[in-house]
Amino acid sequence: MTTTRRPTIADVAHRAGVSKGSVSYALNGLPGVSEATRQRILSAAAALGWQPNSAARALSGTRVGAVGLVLARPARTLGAEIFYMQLVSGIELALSRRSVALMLQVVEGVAAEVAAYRRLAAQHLVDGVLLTDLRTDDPRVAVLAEVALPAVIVGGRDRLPGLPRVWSDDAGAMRTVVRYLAALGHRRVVRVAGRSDFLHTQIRTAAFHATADELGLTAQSVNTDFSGLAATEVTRSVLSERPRPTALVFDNDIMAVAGCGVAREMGLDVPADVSVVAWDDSILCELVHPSLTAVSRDAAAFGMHAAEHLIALLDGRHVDDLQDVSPTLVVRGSTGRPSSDRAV
Amino acid sequence: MTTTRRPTIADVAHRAGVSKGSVSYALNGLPGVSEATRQRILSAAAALGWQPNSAARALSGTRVGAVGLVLARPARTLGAEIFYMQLVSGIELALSRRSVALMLQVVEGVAAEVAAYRRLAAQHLVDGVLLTDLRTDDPRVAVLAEVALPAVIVGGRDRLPGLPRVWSDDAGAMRTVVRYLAALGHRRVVRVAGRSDFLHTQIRTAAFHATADELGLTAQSVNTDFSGLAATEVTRSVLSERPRPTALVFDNDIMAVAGCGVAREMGLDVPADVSVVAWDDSILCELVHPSLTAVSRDAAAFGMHAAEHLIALLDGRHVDDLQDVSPTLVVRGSTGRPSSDRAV
DNA sequence: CTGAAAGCGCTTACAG
DNA sequence: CTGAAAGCGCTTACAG
Repeated sequence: MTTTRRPTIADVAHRAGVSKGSVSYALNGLPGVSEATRQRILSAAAALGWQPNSAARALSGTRVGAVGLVLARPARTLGAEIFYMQLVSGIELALSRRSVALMLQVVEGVAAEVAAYRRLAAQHLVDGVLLTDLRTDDPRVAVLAEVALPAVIVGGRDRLPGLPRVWSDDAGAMRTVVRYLAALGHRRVVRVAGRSDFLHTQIRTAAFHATADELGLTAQSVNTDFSGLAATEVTRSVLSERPRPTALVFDNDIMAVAGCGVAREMGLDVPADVSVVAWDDSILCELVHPSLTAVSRDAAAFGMHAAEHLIALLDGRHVDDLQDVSPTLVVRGSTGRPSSDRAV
Repeated sequence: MTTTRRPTIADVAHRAGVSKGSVSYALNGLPGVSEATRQRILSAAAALGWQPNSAARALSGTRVGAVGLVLARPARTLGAEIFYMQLVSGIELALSRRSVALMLQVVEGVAAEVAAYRRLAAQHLVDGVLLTDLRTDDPRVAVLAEVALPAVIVGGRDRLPGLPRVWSDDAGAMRTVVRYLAALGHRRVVRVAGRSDFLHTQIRTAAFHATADELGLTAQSVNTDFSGLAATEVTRSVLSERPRPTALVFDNDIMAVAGCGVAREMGLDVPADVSVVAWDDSILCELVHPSLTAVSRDAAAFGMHAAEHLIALLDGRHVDDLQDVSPTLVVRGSTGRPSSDRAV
């Protein structure tokens, strides 16, 4: 265990025959040093294997070189876990290219979430943060403003002053889904939605009803906690109504699978008797029988873009809201013409 | 945006009427300050809302207050993503109780993985790290020793000097699985394993064959990349052999589901013609039809224990290898007596 | 274009 | 038990 002392800028300065100040300028690409000197310093740093000490940098008032992500503990729903993991993957990819580290915190409950952001700011652990799953009257927005922590919203709904966001067009995707179902001949559609306080739930629900109204469909939506259990209950109740809806749109993959199970239990065929659409495509949707028609988006790319946006913000560049690639509808085996329609 | 200056120990010292040094001693629970003074300092700190500046602490040579976790980018296998997310959840829970932050890096490829650990050490970004998915001749082990970064292994196989590990008894779980299948009357069993360079794959494969030999079963195992596609091919080939194996043990949930699909495709019933066992239980195993018999472990608890172990190590406490709660076999609908046996 | 110096907020021997 | 001071490795005005 040779604990060789890590080289500092003093070592680099000595080797290059300049002062510490010059080294700092050269290494940070700042003016104030001739090109020849810069090259000499750079090769000295490389030769010594110098790496910046992030603590020293942070203490000198500049960048910490890390950004934070606080996740509410995934509610054991398959979909959420996969989505988060891919989102984090994408975020990391973008950050590591810029040598920025990711400080991850997984917490339970809103209070812990707010406390986490406060701590990240108070201890100067990060330069900025990413915000996901925005809610109605989200307390985090005020806290971030209070502690002056730069942030980028992933998803969200509204244009917030000082809080740029990277979003994808959930409303448009929902319009596509409803139009697709209407084109197949469905007249009674139900949306099994997630938590009503999540803005993305609200966006989808609003688009669902607006499009259904526009097309003259009878639409209904029910909120759940995103769990398979809740979906089971809701589906059972909804499919017992008369006239029975012929298409169900679920807010995640696991609820869709649970819903299919209930339909089968009730002696209904998917898609002959009931069509099923899942939101957030995953391998699960491809694996089950019938495979599930789903709304698909690239979570990793979404995360990458959000991270790049945050870096731009931290660099002092002007950043505006950014619309990411829109989710697409992937048609598989769980949707088709309603049987009543066929009978005609 | 009131950017009030964050209180420092100088402010606390001033308010409590003592020197900065005393504040440091009091706040860190060190001797060298009377109990009365300590209390005065503590309440002054609380009144000012003081929080330690981690950069300053790190620069003074003590703890950074963060540990690192580098994950090889999950190979888009459902099981891995869920397992990692739950592992991270558990790690975080343990760390946050001790106000230690988690530095997460998601990388692709072995080279990037090694580079990530080097960087974490060189920039003094973390006090220690957690190591998962240990492989044969894992290059990370040497690197960690070289950069003198304290680490705890999650899983693993061997007792490594200076690298304590938290592990669960995969071999024992595999023995249980094989004995269970033998008790049902199976005589020809196949293991569809993951990557052969992963130690946990090797452990399970070894236990699989040892137990099968012991019980006089005919056993075979095939390595894959953990993907559903690979499982499809392997299962198709294996189920075409004569005599046909009557039980398959898959190394993750997604491969098990893919395998069931192949069996159905070939006109075989699960479990009447082929029994299927999955490793790493997940909601997926409960959702499919038939539901999957699976080996289940608490990834979150596993992560918690590993994090606690690392903290103990960093505290300078003596830590030994720790055996976590053993995985359990959850019997569901995908396993039963082989039909040939029934016919007897 | 370059050098010397102060300062970031803490910790830690070292004197009293 | 307490105080004054040096030092961690950087950045950044400030002089030359």
